[in-house]
Amino acid sequence: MAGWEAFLRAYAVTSHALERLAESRGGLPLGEHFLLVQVARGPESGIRPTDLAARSLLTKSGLTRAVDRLERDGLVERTVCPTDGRGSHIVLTARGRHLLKRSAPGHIRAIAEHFADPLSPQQLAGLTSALERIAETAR
Amino acid sequence: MAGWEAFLRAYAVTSHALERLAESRGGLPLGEHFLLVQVARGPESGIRPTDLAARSLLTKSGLTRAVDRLERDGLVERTVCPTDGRGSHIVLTARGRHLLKRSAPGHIRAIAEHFADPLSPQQLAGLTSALERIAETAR
DNA sequence: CGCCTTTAGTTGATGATACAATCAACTCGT
DNA sequence: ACGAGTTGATTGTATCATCAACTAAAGGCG
Repeated sequence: MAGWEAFLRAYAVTSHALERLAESRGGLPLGEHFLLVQVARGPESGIRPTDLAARSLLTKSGLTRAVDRLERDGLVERTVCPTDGRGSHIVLTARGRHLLKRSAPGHIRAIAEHFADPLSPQQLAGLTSALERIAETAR
Repeated sequence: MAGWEAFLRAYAVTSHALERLAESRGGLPLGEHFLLVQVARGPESGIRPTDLAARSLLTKSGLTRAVDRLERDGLVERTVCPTDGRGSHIVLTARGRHLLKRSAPGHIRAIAEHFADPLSPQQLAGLTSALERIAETAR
């Protein structure tokens, strides 16, 4: 139980801190950054919304709105999928790619500061494998 | 970075799973349960909203609405604080205490299943201390 | 005492997310 | 090649969280 509470607390505290930090440094909000990273990692031709939803821990509906916002802000574009008329491909725009590049260093630094640095390398490795195991099991 | 992603993933997956589990077992939703636990832990005379907000990782405003809902559902009551005319004390009602007792075992079991059981006791201890350290640092 | 500052809590507006229902396009068996 | 059933994505609606502005009570100090 202590572990679980620490988990909740750590999540709340770090995500809040990172959000504030990103904002103060003019970077993208956490969620947007994460989404763009997933898109950037995907194939050149673009990623399918369902895939992106799975990777980004959002529901399909949640993803639709999120992509709506990103598209409104000109960070991504939707293109019709040539092989499936229902589907679409989501690709980064030049602006999206630019902002992601500009935002990334701050995020990495913030994550290091608030998540990795407080731990010894051993602790961090142990933490990571434990978390991976938990994520794996629950799914 | 891998650690951070595992962290996000583990949080999303477990909190979602626990929510579903709680619902299917007729227990209280995660957030409500957590709040009631904090109230129950507090002094007999009731807990101050500001204290509760700090413990529950909500803003004061968020807490006001949360308590509104709990009060609407008859799980807690607000009473005026005798020593401070601005403040209030939040106390469990009989119904609140009852539902909390009924809901607790399921929660504990669910947390064990999805959070603690996948890990060795050693891993769990290491995870807990690492998370506590992270939470401590970021604050 | 009377004024100014701080603190406790609530409220209005806004934004993000989920669930359920929906629409359109694909697949497959006959 | 047609209709049943499935799948990709979006939309309507409700819930919940936040920030900023506000009200009212305390506290401090001349």
